[in-house]
Amino acid sequence: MDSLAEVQNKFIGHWGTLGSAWGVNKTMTQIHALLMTSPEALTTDQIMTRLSISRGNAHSNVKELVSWGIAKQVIITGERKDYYTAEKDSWKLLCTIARERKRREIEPALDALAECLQESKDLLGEDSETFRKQLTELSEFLEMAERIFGRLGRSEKGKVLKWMMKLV
Amino acid sequence: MDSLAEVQNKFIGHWGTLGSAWGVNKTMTQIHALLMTSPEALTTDQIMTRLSISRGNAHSNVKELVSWGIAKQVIITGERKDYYTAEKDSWKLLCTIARERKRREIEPALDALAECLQESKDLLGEDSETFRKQLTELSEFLEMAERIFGRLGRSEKGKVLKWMMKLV
DNA sequence: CTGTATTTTCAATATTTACTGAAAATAAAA
DNA sequence: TTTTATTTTCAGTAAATATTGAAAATACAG
Repeated sequence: MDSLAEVQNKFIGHWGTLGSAWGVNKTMTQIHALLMTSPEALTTDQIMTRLSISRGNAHSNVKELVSWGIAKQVIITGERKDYYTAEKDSWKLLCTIARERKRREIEPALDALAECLQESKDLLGEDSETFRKQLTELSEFLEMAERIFGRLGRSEKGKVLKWMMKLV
Repeated sequence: MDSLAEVQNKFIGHWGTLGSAWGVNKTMTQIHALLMTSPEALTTDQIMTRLSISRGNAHSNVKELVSWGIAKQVIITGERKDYYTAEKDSWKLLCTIARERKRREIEPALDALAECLQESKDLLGEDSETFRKQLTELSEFLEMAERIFGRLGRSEKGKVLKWMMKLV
């Protein structure tokens, strides 16, 4: 039988792998996994020790998690050190990620597509036609994604599950 | 005014950036962008030239696209070289990606969670309790994702748009 | 079969990305 | 203020990932 720390390490490793596949820094995902499965908020020192990483690494990835809204600082009266926790509700996590991905990726992509469409609008020939048609189609697709992510990002805690249920 | 090739390069660059953010090799996404916006199928040599990349790089990334089901080889009678195209319908692309991500990432993640849950099932204490509770919650969440991705992956061409419309 | 075109592989290399650790900056206590 | 704890920064380094290019393998034509 394994100890909790061992199983938790295993989980942290798997969560890190999943994160990498979706373009997220592995350490960031691992810290998230650790915070998410810990009953109490943790300090940078605890995170460093637990994951065997440097202070700088722990620091910057915690800050990155906070900038995504996935982790937050917790004030503990009487304590000098900063404590951090992560949201434990997966549906809230989904909303947070949707909100950030929309802002950081979908919106800029749509702007870029619009720019390309604008610049290609007077070009002649079959190739240009194909190009414009494809970009238009893609824009419509991304606009729908933008709307869905937008709605997800604004969703109330309890509503998301019900909303997603529609799909199954 | 820019030439088509210039605007297309711009688009290819942007699409590559978007891919990177989602954990996909940049060249792979760029080849996809090129194929998607070209009216005709292209050879490896054309891809190499157009993107200024080596044969090995073009080759492996084209194969990777094919393994994801995002690009496919086209037989052109009388031609020795292999030609490749990409699906132009974004909704079909979405289905394909959903199918592959489910298979490659969600399912293994669920297996991993189940394993961690199994190994932690007899551990005592508040920490273990929190850990199990969190993993159970996450599993339920991922199971829902699995179902949604599964359904998406099996969707018919015309149905996806309508289905997604429910969400907006 | 022989020669040529094409694809595939992969060791070497380059590039990108992540991480460390120590110094500087900041904040709080004495 | 001075001292001590804590956070933040960042140049240097390490690790991971992507890319090249040439050789080997394969496929095809004559």
